[in-house]
Formats: sequence, structure tokens, C-alpha cells
Amino acid sequence: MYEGLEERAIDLGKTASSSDVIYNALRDEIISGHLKAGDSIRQEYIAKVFNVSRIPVREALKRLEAQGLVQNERYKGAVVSSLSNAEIEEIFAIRAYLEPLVIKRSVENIKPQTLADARRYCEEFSDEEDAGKWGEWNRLFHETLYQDANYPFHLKTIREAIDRVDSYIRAQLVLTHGMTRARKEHLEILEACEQGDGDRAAEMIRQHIQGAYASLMEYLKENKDS
Amino acid sequence: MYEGLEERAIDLGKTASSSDVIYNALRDEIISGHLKAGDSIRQEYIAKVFNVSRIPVREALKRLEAQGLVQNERYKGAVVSSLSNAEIEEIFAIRAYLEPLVIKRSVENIKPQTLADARRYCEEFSDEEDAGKWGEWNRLFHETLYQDANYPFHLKTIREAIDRVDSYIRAQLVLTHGMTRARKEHLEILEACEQGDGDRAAEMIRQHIQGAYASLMEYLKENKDS
DNA sequence: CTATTGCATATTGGATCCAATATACAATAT
DNA sequence: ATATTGTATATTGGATCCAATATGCAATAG
Repeated sequence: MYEGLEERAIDLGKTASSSDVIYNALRDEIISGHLKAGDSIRQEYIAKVFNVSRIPVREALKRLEAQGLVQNERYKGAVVSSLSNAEIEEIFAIRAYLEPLVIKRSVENIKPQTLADARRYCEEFSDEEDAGKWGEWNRLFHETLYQDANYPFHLKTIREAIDRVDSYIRAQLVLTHGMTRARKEHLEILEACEQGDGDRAAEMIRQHIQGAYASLMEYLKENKDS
Repeated sequence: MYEGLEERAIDLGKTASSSDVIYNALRDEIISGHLKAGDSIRQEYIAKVFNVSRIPVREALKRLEAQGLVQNERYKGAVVSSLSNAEIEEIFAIRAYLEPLVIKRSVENIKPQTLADARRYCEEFSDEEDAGKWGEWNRLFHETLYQDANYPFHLKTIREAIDRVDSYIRAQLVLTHGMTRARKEHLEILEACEQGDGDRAAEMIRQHIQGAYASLMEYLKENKDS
């Protein structure tokens, strides 16, 4: 009796609220670049798309505002945040500062399953030509490698940092062979982790991030219009 | 004509929304320790206290959740987040890692006005015996010294880190002469900044934070009950 | 007496409605 | 023609109401 029932029932209580669904959807739209910096987000429109009232939409917007992805002005509404070049520099600086620390700590007690997951994300995304999905695999790869650090606050900070620059990265990657280069670097980082060489992994992550920043700035210099 | 009118009118458009007021109030209650870890926050009660409906209360709670100060469970409501010892260690670790970097960068182009502000917060709070207000002065002192780094994302991260541990610090400070020690260290840090010695300021900030962590852990070890 | 079930109450999630403000545009004055 | 003013519309902020779920307690079966 009861065999297997509990596992099947586990996710029953955690059905996502409308607010959660809309938050995730808007976040995806922003970091994928479908919603661009400066775009205003109309509550009524989002509500109609999801067949809900504006209440959960507004709650989602408050969360996005707390994260910095949108800016709210009273009686004017939410606008997708834009980043100055200085702010882009800052985001990459904190990533290049935090992620080496975290990966080193994570490698110190990394689980085989974690390495297997990371390898899967690494290989699966290498087949993926769609830059849209690339961002998701990229994020999963990074987060997976960091997860055994058991540093949730660092992880949240890194996640929010990546979220802020993701749309910029993506716009650049599709045009500059950045994806093949990133894949190669990911593989090397993964191998360092598999060998338990935290220092090497940390240094490579640092270079990986700084290289991405350099490519992005070069790209932005050549495309000032967009 | 028009003389002085514009300045007087500036803040007219920015009257805070109910949601903002309630967010700030709840945040204050949590970081001051009046709302303790594990306490549940009843929407209806907050709404009645502020003479508003539950809508702005819920929006405020969503922001607090995004910040990590409360946790929401569907149909159960918001509960003030608690921190394990490991999480406390993590918060202090990231503070000790980020704040030296930021103060060094800030000192490099710090403005006289900033130093004057910091000195004021330093001296005014030294008279302050009330641990409640102490936290506010402490935060202002730290944030002021960091502001000329022009690193808003770092600052936001540091602010949220401090918010998470503030109530724990305060509980400890009042009983262990921590306030007089902190005041002395603040003064020394301020002097290093005034002399333009960023490296020294960075090192002292690091020790200041690690010392606070050590005191807190000792305090928590002796008071496992609370 | 204990465990389960059913029900009443409390609380949160969401929908609908109204108020406050912004925005676009026509009307008017200079 | 240009700048100002008035007005209609669009949009957001908030209040009130209803639905969905949780929680506490009494009733009942064993």
C-alpha cells in the first residue's frame, strides 16, 4: 500500500502561482532580449496575454524591480532597465571577482553527479544553434558548476548579475563566433573541475568572463546605433 | 520670476506609493529585530495598521521575498527568513570579500563632502546609545564610504547582505561592548580614507567585518536558546 | 484513549471596480 | 506660427469582493 504515492504527490502542493508564472515569463522575455531596454511594460496587455487580472502582473513587476530588471515610476509604469557602459563594466567586474572564488570552493567538494550534469549542459548546448536557448544552457552550465560551493547568497548575486547582461551578450554572440569559442572554454573549465584543479578552474573562469567582456565591448563599439 | 520654485517642487512628484511605505516599514521591522526570524506576517494586520488594503501589502511582501528577507509559501503567507550558521558565515564572507574592493575604489576618487558626511555619521552615532538607531547609522556610515566607487550593483549587493545579518549583529552588540569597539574601528577607517590610503582602508574594513563575525559567533555559541 | 474525518474559521490568491495621474491632442490666445 | 490651456483617453494605484486553501477543533469510529 501507498507504494510510490508520496513521490507522485510531492509537486502537487507547489503549483506555481500566477504571479510566479508571469514573473518567470517576463524575466525570460527580458534576458532573451525580446523585451529590450527602454521598452515599457503595459500591465493590461500582459494580463490579457495570460488571461489573468493585473494583480499578479503587478506583483511580478515588483519582484523584477527589486531585482533591477525593470524600473517603476509611479503612474507611469514599468520600463525595462538599460545599462550604461559603466554599468556593464561593473557587472562583468563583479562576475570576474566572485565566480572564480565560488568555483574554487565548489570544486573542493564537487559531486560526480554535478560534473555529469555540467557535461550534459556543455555538450547539449554545443549542438544548439539557437542563441535563444544558448543563454539558458550557458546559465545552467555556470550555475551547476557553482552549486556545490553551498553559497546560496553568492549564487543569487551571480544569477542576478548574469541576468542583467544576458541580453547584451546574446546580441553579440550570434554575430562573432562567440558561441564556438565559449563552448571550447566551457569544455576546458569542465575538465579542470573534473581533475579537481580548483585554482586552474578559477583562473579559467576569470579569463572566460573577461574575454566575454572584451568581445562585448568591441561589438558595442562597432554597433553604437543599437 | 520663478525664483526657487523648481527646487521646492522637485519632491512633489515623487510621493512614495503605499507599497513603498509599507516595504520600508517592514524592512525596518525585520532588520531591527522587532520582527524575528520565523515570525509570520499577516497581510490583513499590516493593512489595518497602515489603513490600506492588502494589495500594497502583498506588493511589498513580493519585494521583500525577492530580497530574501521573507519567504512566501502559497496560501500560507510570508514568514521572516531565518539564517543558519552556515548562511551567516556566507554573508560575512561575501562582505569581507566585496567591501574592501569597493572602499579601495571609492577612496581613489572620494569627494570631500563624502568624507564630511561619513564623519558626521561616525560622530553622531557614537553618542547614540540606542541600538535600534545604531544599525541605521552603521549602515549609513558604510554606504557613504562606498558611494564614490560608483558601483551601484556592488552597493546593492552589500546593502542586501548587511540587511540579512543586521538583526543578528544588533542583538549581539548591545551586550558585548561591541558598539564602542565598532566606533573606534570606524574612526580609524575614516582616517585612512581621509588620508587617501585605500589599501589601508580596505584592510581595516576586512578586519572590521571579520572581527564582527567572530564576536557574533562567540555570542551565538553562548546563547544557543535564542 | 487515539486516530481519523468533517466542519467552521482564518488567511491568502485573484478578479473586478473606482480613483488618481499621465499623455496626446484639439482649442485658443498672443 | 508658437506657446499655452483645456479636454478626452489611456494607464496605473488602490479598495472591495469572491474563490481557494490552510488550520484548528469537534465528532466519531476503532
